[in-house]
Amino acid sequence: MRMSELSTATGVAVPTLKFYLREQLLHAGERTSPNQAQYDASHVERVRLVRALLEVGGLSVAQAARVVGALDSDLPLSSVFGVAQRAVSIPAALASADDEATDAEPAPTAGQTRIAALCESRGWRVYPNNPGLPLAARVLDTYAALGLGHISDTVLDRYAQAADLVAAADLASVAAVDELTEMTRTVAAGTVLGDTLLAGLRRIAQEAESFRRFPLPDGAPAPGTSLLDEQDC
Amino acid sequence: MRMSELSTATGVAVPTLKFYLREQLLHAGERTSPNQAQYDASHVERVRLVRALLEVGGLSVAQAARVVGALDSDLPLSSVFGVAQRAVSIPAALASADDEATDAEPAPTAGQTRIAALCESRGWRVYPNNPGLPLAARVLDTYAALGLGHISDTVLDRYAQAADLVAAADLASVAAVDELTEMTRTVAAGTVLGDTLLAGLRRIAQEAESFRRFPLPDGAPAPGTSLLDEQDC
DNA sequence: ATGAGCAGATAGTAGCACTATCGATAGTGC
DNA sequence: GCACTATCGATAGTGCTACTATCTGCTCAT
Repeated sequence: MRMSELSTATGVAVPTLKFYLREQLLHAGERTSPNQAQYDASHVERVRLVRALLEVGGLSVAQAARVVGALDSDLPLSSVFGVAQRAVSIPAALASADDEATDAEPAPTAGQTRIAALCESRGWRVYPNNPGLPLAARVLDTYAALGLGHISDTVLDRYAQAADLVAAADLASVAAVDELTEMTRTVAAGTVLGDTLLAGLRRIAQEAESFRRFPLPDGAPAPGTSLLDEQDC
Repeated sequence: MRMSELSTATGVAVPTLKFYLREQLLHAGERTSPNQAQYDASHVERVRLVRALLEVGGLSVAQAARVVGALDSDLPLSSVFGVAQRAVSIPAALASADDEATDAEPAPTAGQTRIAALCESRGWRVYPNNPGLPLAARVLDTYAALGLGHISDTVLDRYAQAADLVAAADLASVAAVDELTEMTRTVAAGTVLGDTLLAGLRRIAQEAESFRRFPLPDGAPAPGTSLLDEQDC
């Protein structure tokens, strides 16, 4: 398979594929001569994975490169999990925004303290460099700084319960895979795409719950039950 | 309060504040003369909200502008919810990537069908333009296209259960607010920041669950229970 | 042997989130 | 009154990211 065929097979333009090769998103093809190379099914599935990470997962090219790099070097599964997690960190700005004072360990913020307590109460044992820790703590601190009432313990615990639920499902679905290389791909894709799936479902559940709690005042347009039995008017 | 004071109060540079004024992220101050204006506490809290949306929520300036625009026009609460939801759509690329064939209604994808069935089984009634619908459907379709086994019904249902849990918590915490304008701000902040919080907690829960399922082979570095009783080495 | 295709390199583009500067004014300390 | 700083609005520039275009040798099928 040559590059133009790889391009038509994946729907990605040839210059973009070259760009991906340069950026280490795509492993090089097998050289047949100094300026010819052969690509195969592994390249097709890699390109598809990369597009999924970029488009659906919202990762930057650099983040995606770290994820696929973890797949190529055959790390233990738990490491792939860690790398995938660390590569994502939803808002890219946060990935590096929390380490400003590296020398003097500052006092923990209120959010950090609460998250630590939450881990304690839930029995969550994790490495201190887990990217979720600053992420969650930052949200709590930000919320408090906004001057609206802070996130209550009961709400936070609901979120934690929900996180436990999906994490158990995530791990169960990984454990169901039998082949190792497919397992790592599942971990990478699942970690990244799971965030998006959960966010999407949350939108739906929010709106549904909103209608249950605050019924529409009058005979306003009632929502349908699905997206299929509708046509846009 | 003048612009430079607003700047020091919020930690945002003056040129950036001007930029926010131009981009409708910040409402204009009260004019005292053709080239003087007074700012007040509402501007401080607005800037803080905007920074939270941009930095923690990961929104683009245009998305944040839509959210704060919804706050300014005093829409009913349910509309604020909708606008905040529609402004986010985690990966910005997806917000407009799903409408390519506007004239001919295409056959629904497998993912759309599954999400519709999920809404049915959960009793979720939502508008067909809920942004979560294409988001979730797209994830399912993408996952299937990757060639790994698709997301099982039990996993999907776990995610839906988790979504229900946090949505109920979200609505409950909104209902607990008494003042209306604060309520809308709570909705906006909660919708956007909730995604990030949930993603962070998911990372933590995943790692904790991973250690439960796949204990470390040997006397490898055992994870601590929190981020507080640790120092980086 | 010739024209299309390829690899690698360099350079260019579009969009985004600011950031810098300018000219004309307005308020502040002395 | 007068220097001096600050402000407004406008325009233009910067740095980064994700591509995209072009050019130069090559190589392979016809």
